[in-house]
Amino acid sequence: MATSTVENYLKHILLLSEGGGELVSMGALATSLSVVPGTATTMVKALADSGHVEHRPRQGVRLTAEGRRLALSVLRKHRLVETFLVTVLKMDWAAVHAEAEQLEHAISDEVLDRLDALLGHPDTDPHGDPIPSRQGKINSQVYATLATCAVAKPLRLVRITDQSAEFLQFAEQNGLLPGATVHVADRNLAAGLITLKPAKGPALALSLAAAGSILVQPAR
Amino acid sequence: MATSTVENYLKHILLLSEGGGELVSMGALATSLSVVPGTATTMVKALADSGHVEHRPRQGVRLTAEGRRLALSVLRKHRLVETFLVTVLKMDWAAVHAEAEQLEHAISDEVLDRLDALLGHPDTDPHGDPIPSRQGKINSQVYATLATCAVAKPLRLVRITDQSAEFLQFAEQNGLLPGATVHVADRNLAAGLITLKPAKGPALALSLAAAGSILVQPAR
DNA sequence: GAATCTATTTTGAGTAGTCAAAATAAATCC
DNA sequence: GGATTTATTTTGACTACTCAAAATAGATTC
Ligand SMILES: [Mn+2]
Ligand SMILES: [Mn+2]
Ligand SMILES: [Mn+2]
Ligand SMILES: [Mn+2]
Repeated sequence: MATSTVENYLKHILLLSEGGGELVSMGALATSLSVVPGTATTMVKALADSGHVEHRPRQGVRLTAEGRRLALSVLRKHRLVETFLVTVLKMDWAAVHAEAEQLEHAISDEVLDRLDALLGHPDTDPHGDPIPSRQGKINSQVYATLATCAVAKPLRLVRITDQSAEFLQFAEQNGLLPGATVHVADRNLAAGLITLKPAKGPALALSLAAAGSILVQPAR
Repeated sequence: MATSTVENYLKHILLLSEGGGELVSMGALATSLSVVPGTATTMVKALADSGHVEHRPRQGVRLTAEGRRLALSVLRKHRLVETFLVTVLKMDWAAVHAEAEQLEHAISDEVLDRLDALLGHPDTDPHGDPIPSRQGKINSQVYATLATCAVAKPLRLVRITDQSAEFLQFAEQNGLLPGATVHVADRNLAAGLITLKPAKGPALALSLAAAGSILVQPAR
C-alpha cells in the first residue's frame, strides 16, 4: 500500500503538471507540498525507484502510467469526499478541502463506490473541479476565465480554481457558485480589474488575478 | 496532534482495561496491536513521557485522565463511523470494522458532530457496542451472555463482542442481530454447547465460547 | 535456596520521512 | 569566456516507529 505521503506527492505532481504530462520542477513541487526542496528531491528519487514517476535530474518529475493511475484515484477520493461533506453533511464549502486532505487517504475503494452511488455519480465537486471516473478518465476541457472571456455576454460560472478558504468564502457571499449566471459589465486592463454583474445581486469589482481563478462558459 | 499509532495504542489500552482502570500487561497490549512486546514497551514509555499513560514497569500500563479522554474520542469516532457505514452506506456489518480502523484517525470533530446528528445521536453501533458521548461518558452496564444467562426465559440480544468477520457473518446469517428476541432452549455444560431458539427462524447450536460473546438482557 | 521458566525490558539496527546547510550544476549577466 | 545568481542535489542529523535478539527481573519448581 502507498503511504499517505506517497499519495500526496503523486496527487500534487498530477495537479502541477496540467494533467500528468509536463515536467514538474522540484521547487514547485516542494512549495506545493510545504517541504524544503531537498526533501522533494529525496522523495522523488524514491518514487522513481518504485516506478511511480520518472525523474529527470535537474529538470523535473513526471508521472508514469502507474503513478498517474494512483494519483487520479486519490483525486477522485478527494473530490467525492468534498462533495459528500457539502451535499450530505452540509459543511461549508471553504472548510471541506482540509477535511478531504486527510480522508482521501483513509477511504477504501469499496466505501468510495458507495459514496459515489449515494451522491448520484456526480462529475464535478462543489467547487466545479472535475471528478475522475472510476476508470481514471477526467474532463480536461479548457474554459475561459472572467479575466479572458467575452465582455457583456451571458456566462455560466463553471469552476473556482482558487481553493483558499478566504476566496471561497468571498465567492459564496457574493453568489459566485458554479452554475450561477453572470456577465462581465466592464474590463479595465489599466486599472487591473473587472466589473461583474451577477444575474441576481448587485454588481461587484474583482481584480484580474481574482477574476482569473473563476472559470466560465457561454450561457444558454 | 496525536499520530494514528498513538491513537491506536490508547484505544487498545482502553479496550483491554475494562474501561480504563485496570493495568494492562505488555504482552496483552502487544498481541492486541500485532507488534512484538519490545515495541509495546518502547511506545508505552514514550506515551508515559507525553502524559497519556502511567507505566508500572514489569506490571503494566494504565491510562491517565488525558489518555482516557483521547482514547474515548477515538472509540467514539470508530463506532459512529461503523454506524454510518452500515445505516447510510448499507455496508456489510462484518466489513465495517476494518474501514473504521482507518477512518477513526482521519475524521475531524466537526465532521464527527455532523455525522452524529445525521444518524440521530445513536448510543450503540451496529454490533451493539456503546458509543461514548461527546463528553466521554460511556455505558458500562454489565450484561449476561448466552453462556451465563437464565435458561428458557425470553431474552433480547444486546451486543456481539466477537468482532471477527467470520463470526459476524455467521451471526447475521442466523438472525442474531442486536434487538432480536431469543431464548436458550438448553445448556449442556458437559458437551460445552447451548441450543438457541430465536423468535423467528430455526433452533441452532452454539459452543459455549461462541455463546459467551453474545450479550443479552431479559426481554419484555 | 538454587535452578528454571516466563514476561518484560534493553540494545542495536532498519525504514520512512523530514530539515539545515554545504556542494554542485545550469542559466544569466557582463 | 568568466563571474554571479538560482535551482537542485547531496550530506549529515533527527523523529517516529518497528523488529530480532540478548539481558534481566520475577515467579515457579524442585
Ligand atoms: Mn492528502
Ligand atoms: Mn474541490
Ligand atoms: Mn485505528
Ligand atoms: Mn463495533
